[in-house]
Amino acid sequence: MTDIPDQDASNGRGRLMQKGQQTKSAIVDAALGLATQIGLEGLSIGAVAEVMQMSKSGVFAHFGSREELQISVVREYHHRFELEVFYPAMQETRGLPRLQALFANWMKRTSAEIDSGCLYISGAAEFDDRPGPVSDALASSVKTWLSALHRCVLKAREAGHLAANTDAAQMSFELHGLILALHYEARFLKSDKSLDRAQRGFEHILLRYGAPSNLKKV
Amino acid sequence: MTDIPDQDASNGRGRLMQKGQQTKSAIVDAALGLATQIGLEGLSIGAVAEVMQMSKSGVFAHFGSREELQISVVREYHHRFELEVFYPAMQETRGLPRLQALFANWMKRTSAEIDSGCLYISGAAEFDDRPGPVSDALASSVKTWLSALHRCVLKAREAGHLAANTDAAQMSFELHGLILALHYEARFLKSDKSLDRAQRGFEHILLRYGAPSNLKKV
DNA sequence: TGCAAAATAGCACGGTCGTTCTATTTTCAA
DNA sequence: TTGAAAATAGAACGACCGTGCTATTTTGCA
Repeated sequence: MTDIPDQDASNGRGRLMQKGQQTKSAIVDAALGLATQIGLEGLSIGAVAEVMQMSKSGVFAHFGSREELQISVVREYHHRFELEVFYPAMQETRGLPRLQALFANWMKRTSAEIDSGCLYISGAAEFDDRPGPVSDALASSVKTWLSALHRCVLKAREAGHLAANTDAAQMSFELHGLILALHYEARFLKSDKSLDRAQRGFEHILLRYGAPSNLKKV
Repeated sequence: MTDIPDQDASNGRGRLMQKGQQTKSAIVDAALGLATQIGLEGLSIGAVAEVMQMSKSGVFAHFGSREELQISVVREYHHRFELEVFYPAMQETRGLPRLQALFANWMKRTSAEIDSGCLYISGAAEFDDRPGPVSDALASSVKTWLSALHRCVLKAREAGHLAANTDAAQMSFELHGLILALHYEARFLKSDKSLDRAQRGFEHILLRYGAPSNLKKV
């Protein structure tokens, strides 16, 4: 009868949510957790329903299709990626410190951390031959992030922290490669040295592109 | 390389195969084609049967389980990878030329080529959270290849083509990253510049590890 | 050529999938 | 408090899945 109303009816961005939105948000959370384990393509409404202790149709009604659920998961991942990788690095002063923070956060997000792999990496492998709305949403998120990285490299060059002739796109490509190798060798090959190698690879790249040798150690 | 026994002793050269073995070989071919498109996990016996114009049970009887079919596909991919990447590079003289050939063949095999992605990459993403015989077979193949690469780097260092203090494992990690970035950005993001960037990244890495500046252009 | 053995087909089972439809419960504002 | 709207459950559907079983066809050797 006199239940205390749920005080935590927020989606983390401050706004109050109705019951339905709360549930939908919780479903997306659960679905994201599943997707990072079994993949976006392996994500099934039945599995999500079981985790949520709801009926399949109850889950389904929030999205109207599995595809829409997958897209919601991609959007949620994008949001968390921004929160954990991008925004904190923006606190650092522009130029090399910010680039270092960006890469450090990226590594942290990517490496095993016991659970949950990177959706941008596993999703790319699943959808590189499967065009459609989900692939589009994924590619759009990834491109947003990669171009943010690219801009950060440009700023570091403008600030004089990198050689004036630095090819920002090339450098971004090489940074991306380090992260992908970290993910691959840590998660699939269970190598515990990957994080250290990615960090050293980062330092190598900085040196090649003319960063000052007195790097701030992270 | 090759630590996986060749069990169809008459696959390509000379010897005749019985009908059953021929069919099995053709099935694995078709399955490999499907797996590089839709993934190892998405591979279904029904789909293979349709491509082969056979009944599901006809296909099934050759393997006894879906898992065994998947493992056969992994082995076949391993075999082709050796044939296209490893063996040809062994013709080059030991040291830097061989390492360059190895990487060039690897890039060729990895890049889009219109169809068929890399099973070692897509498979890793699919199975990094799914232990079992298929994951084991995949990891075993990948490790065989990566350790062959590692040995090649060591030989190049011994031959004096790389700096004496070269960390071969670190260098291999960075090379792996370039290939992964190539695969990611070419296949998923449809970037046509990836192959060039991987090549330039390779040259950067060689320079950093003390290769002579008069590199043989590939 | 005959005949055992191998290869293949056909069918059925239980399971999961996404989705649709309808009925029921819960929410929230007037 | 009430009533319309939103949220959820439940059952059913057709499709596909891997797998087992039993015929039937094909193969390759004696």
